[in-house]
Amino acid sequence: MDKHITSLNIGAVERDTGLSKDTLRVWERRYAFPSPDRDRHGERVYPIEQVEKLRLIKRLMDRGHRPGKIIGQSIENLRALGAEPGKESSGPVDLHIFLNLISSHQLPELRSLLSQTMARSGLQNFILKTIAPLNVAVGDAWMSGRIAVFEEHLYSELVQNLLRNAIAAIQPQGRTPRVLLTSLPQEQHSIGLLMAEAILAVEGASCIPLGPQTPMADIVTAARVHDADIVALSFSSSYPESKVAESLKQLRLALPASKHLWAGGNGSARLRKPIEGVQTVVGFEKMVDMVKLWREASA
Amino acid sequence: MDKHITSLNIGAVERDTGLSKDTLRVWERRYAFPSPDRDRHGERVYPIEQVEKLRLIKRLMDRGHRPGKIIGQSIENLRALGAEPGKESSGPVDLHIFLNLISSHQLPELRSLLSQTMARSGLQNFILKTIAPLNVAVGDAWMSGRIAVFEEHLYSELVQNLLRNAIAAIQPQGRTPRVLLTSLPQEQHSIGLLMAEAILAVEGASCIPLGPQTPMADIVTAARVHDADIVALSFSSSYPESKVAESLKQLRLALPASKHLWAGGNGSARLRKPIEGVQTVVGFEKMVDMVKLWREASA
DNA sequence: TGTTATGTTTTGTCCTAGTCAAATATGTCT
DNA sequence: AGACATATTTGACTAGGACAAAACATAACA
Repeated sequence: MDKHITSLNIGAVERDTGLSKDTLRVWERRYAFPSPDRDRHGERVYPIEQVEKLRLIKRLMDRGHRPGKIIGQSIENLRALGAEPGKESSGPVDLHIFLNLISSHQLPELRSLLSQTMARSGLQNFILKTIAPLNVAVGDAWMSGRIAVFEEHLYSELVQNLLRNAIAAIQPQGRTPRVLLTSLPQEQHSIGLLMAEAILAVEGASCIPLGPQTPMADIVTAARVHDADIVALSFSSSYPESKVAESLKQLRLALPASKHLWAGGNGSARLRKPIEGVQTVVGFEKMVDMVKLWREASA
Repeated sequence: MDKHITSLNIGAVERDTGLSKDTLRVWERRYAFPSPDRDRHGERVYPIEQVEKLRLIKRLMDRGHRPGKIIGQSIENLRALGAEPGKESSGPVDLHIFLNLISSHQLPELRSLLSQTMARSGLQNFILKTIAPLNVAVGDAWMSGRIAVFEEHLYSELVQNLLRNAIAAIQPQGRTPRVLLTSLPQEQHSIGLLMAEAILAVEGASCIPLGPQTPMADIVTAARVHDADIVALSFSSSYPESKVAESLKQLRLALPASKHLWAGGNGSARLRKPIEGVQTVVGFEKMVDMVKLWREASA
């Protein structure tokens, strides 16, 4: 009964893959991929398989691969590339159980297993040992074709609910440091922010969560009026690498020197040169230490 | 101490305003606005005031204004345009109190007032009578310059927490209809989805919330594997108007006829001609009735 | 061996200026 | 007032060139 969508125009591909129209056209010129058909007006029409390959390429690029090297390879090879490092059974928690529940659409079971795990390990450990590695595992599983986009979405909603509930349960205390949590425009991912918020809440910090995509000028104002001690930004790995350092430098200039500026997420872990006055948070574990350091320094 | 950002390049303006590069360039040609400076490489550099005006124009367009008519007007006129219809004190709940708390950054007070209101009126009424009109009021307040973007963000985070907690508290029951809730790629707004989820949860429906931005093919698959009775999509008013009908038609074809297809949000309220096999949900009140109708029809 | 400087390639974003279909508005006739 | 035809407005698309910044490779030096 399902009639499937078999092709997309360039605008739809841009939205679907996150690759700009300019990039799509220039790849076609340079690498002969994608190679869309044309409709009767000469406009590009991308077959769905090519769009899938583009999505795959995009994720591999977010992990540091370069387009020229991988664009010619087959979908199978690309999938293999993503599953490369032997992370299968690394953590103390067995992620396979979760992955299986996700891919078999057992929503209630998944929900309760996550809740149970959280109750058992405590919020902080739950995030560090379960959610963080599970996010990676889910990304990998998508890459290798084992789980679908909508399954990833559902998982992500579930985790969001869980975290927001947990945070709400802690909320009451309003202690220092006061941390403004957000990300810059074009940064879509918000789970990282939530995870950070949860960890900070447990540490007894007071969060001002602005959600994702706050314009820079607004971050500066918000930090002032809310009297934030720390401005913490999240950059996912799909944040254009070139922009991370630039944005941080700009923001550092715009903020008073008294306010700390933290950069977290996979996108900021890639920074080669440290930026003056900006602290990079590599992994959530380190954030706990950084809060303690801040407290010592400000005492 | 704050050094402010005074200008943006075309890519940043695109992200900030939601207007495509193509549109920005074509407006410059046609209407002589925006009129960016050029850097030494001949690239456009948009002063921040122009970007603000562009944001304003974008929101007015989302409300049905046409660019050619409003692009020449002053910022003051545009702001006035947004505040036009006398909605100030329409509802039974006094929204001013909320707006004041938002603009004076009294986070804890706002949080508890919202909670109290919710407890008093019940979840459904809270959404219908408070949250829905408050969302509009907050949008208006932004438009007329009374509240800032970051204040809007903070409000939005707060509401999201509130709703997710409320939904979690209802969750347990898994009754019919089974409703798949999501939006299409490029649709950013997710509060509408949450509001719908809350209302449906109260009605005893079972939701499969995929969050925003699910590719069409994935919606079709998800509806199948989760055995959804209804697929409900949310379109905000900033969803490109031309795309709403097109997407719905495509999706209607791709879904089995047995599954209902609902379109909600301000974006779908603008549909002039009804689409065969697609039900438009105008306002959340109607959704309650529609659930009842579905139950009668399927009994 | 490790760091720093220099050269080369790769890559994404920006540019102009035109075309066209769809959406919207306006005018005319019934 | 409603239906239809015509005009205008609008945004998305096209091509192919240019260029700076990022990434990589290589050489020089401590």
